[in-house]
Amino acid sequence: MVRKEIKKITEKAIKKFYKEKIEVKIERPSEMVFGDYATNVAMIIAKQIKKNPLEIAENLKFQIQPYGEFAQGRPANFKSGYFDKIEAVKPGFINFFLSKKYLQEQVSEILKQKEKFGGLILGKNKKINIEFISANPTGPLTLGNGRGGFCGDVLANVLAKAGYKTFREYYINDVGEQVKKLGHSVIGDSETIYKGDYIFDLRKKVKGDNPEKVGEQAAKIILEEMIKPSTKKMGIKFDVWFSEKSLYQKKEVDKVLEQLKNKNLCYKKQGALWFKSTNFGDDKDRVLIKANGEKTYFASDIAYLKNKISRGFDVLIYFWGADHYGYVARLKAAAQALGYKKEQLHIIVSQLVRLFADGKEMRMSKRTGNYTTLDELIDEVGLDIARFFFLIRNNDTHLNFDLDLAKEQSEKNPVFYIQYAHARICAILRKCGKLEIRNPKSENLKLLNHPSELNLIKQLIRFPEIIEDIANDYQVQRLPLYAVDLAASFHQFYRDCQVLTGDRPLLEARTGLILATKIVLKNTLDLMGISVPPKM
RNA sequence: GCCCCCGUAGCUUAAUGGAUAAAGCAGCGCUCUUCUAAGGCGCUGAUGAGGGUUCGAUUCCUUCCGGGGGCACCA
Repeated sequence: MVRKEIKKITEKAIKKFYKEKIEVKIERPSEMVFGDYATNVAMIIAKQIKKNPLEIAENLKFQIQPYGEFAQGRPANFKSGYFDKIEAVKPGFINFFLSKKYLQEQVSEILKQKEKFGGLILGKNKKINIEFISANPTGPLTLGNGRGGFCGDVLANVLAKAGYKTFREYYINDVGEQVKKLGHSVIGDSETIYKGDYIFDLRKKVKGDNPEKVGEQAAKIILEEMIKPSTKKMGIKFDVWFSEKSLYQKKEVDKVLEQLKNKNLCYKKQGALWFKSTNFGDDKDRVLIKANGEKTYFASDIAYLKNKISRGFDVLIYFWGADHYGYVARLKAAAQALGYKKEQLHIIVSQLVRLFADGKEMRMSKRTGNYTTLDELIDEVGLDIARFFFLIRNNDTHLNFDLDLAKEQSEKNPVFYIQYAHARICAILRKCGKLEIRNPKSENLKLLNHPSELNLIKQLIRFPEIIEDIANDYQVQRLPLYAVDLAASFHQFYRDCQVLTGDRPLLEARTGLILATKIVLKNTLDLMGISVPPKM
């Protein structure tokens, strides 16, 4: 990855010349005139070493320059000429311009790596547990579940691509208060809470008058007949369906409470057992065992946390909805109390999803039975579009899903735009199928000189960078945004450069380029779980 | 009252503290004797308000104004 190389050689130059250790950040400039990569590091160290930033940039440029194609005495470990030009400009940026030679070589590199292109060894096979959805088995999945569901699934894909061992896990709250309330609802007594149509169906299947038993049976049916099929429909395959009840059966809850007591982190107050979560930054202490003897969900959540770590996971990722925000501090507190490191626990809280239809917001609530389920949405707009719309929004922002727009736009929306690029490539390949070009000669790749060709290659080599960035900050929406950029670069290339020409070497080179583009488009869409049709 | 998220073009949103704030949709034009016009090109149009930090702020701090969520021996 050339970005990594630039970072490395710049850091080396700074260390050697200025004796400063600093992490250099390499960015892609907004304007083409500023090159393909740039760094502001000269301006940053200017303060520390009290020198003119532009002067520093000039100096660093001089240090880095031997890596350019034009250089004479190349260092021994030097692979190939990365740059045509490196420049230092006011107020102190260093801009890097990739060489054509380097770009052209990348095409054969991608063709060689195929679906492995973009794969990294960043994760070093560390085990990551990603828990998402984990909706209570008290009703069908909602749109909010879709957000965490798709993002969690795709993050798992990306982390796997980055070299982690990822496990998708669904935590089933199959015991406790919610299940009892479900039981009451199915029985239809005065404590009824859930009111959807599915409750009436359950009433036919589950008989009895003990709310707990009825609830447990109903929960089992909901899990098997509603939730599991929904996740299948979403294109998600969980590695583990983890039962909360099993934690009680194996006494893991009791054991972890003992552990906390032994650490002197619990106390009794008004008949309840409290955990001193304020010792670890929470704003109030939390109850583990209620005065009536029942254990809270928090208690089993701590046991579950410990269970995950004991299964050898280095990192735990949770996807929660904004309505669970209040829970973050206490779970982090529990993790610290058990002696785990802060970096091991990542809780991603996504803001709520709101659905608009006919210009009006549709309120979703399991309790009133008035909501659109995720299944309905997927039936309505299709899985590809549903996934894309949920993935493209940053988790921090509220997601407004306009049903009419998603349907109306189904002819003109970004998903089709991306898939269309792939379909166009396939169409060309069908026409030149007989030519059997799979590995163009590097001699011929040198013919890729058109700005649209070079620009397309520059997009292609962003792919591993996107994987690296997401693996570091979990911002999944980078992937769909990238897919749009990549498709746009292809469509521009398509306008400017005819692939099927009488010029055989050029034909070979351009076929290589579109084959590489096809690979990267497919890799990107595969990671998002969006289909890649060869024809549209 | 306290805590968190969000206020960017008519709408939905981009932009690891960087260079002329980027797209899509909607609107107005142009573009198929050429590999799929579900494409391409152009025009119109925006950082809620005020302070501060600095070479430089959509981004960080602060006050205010909007919108959403959370503050239980509920999940």
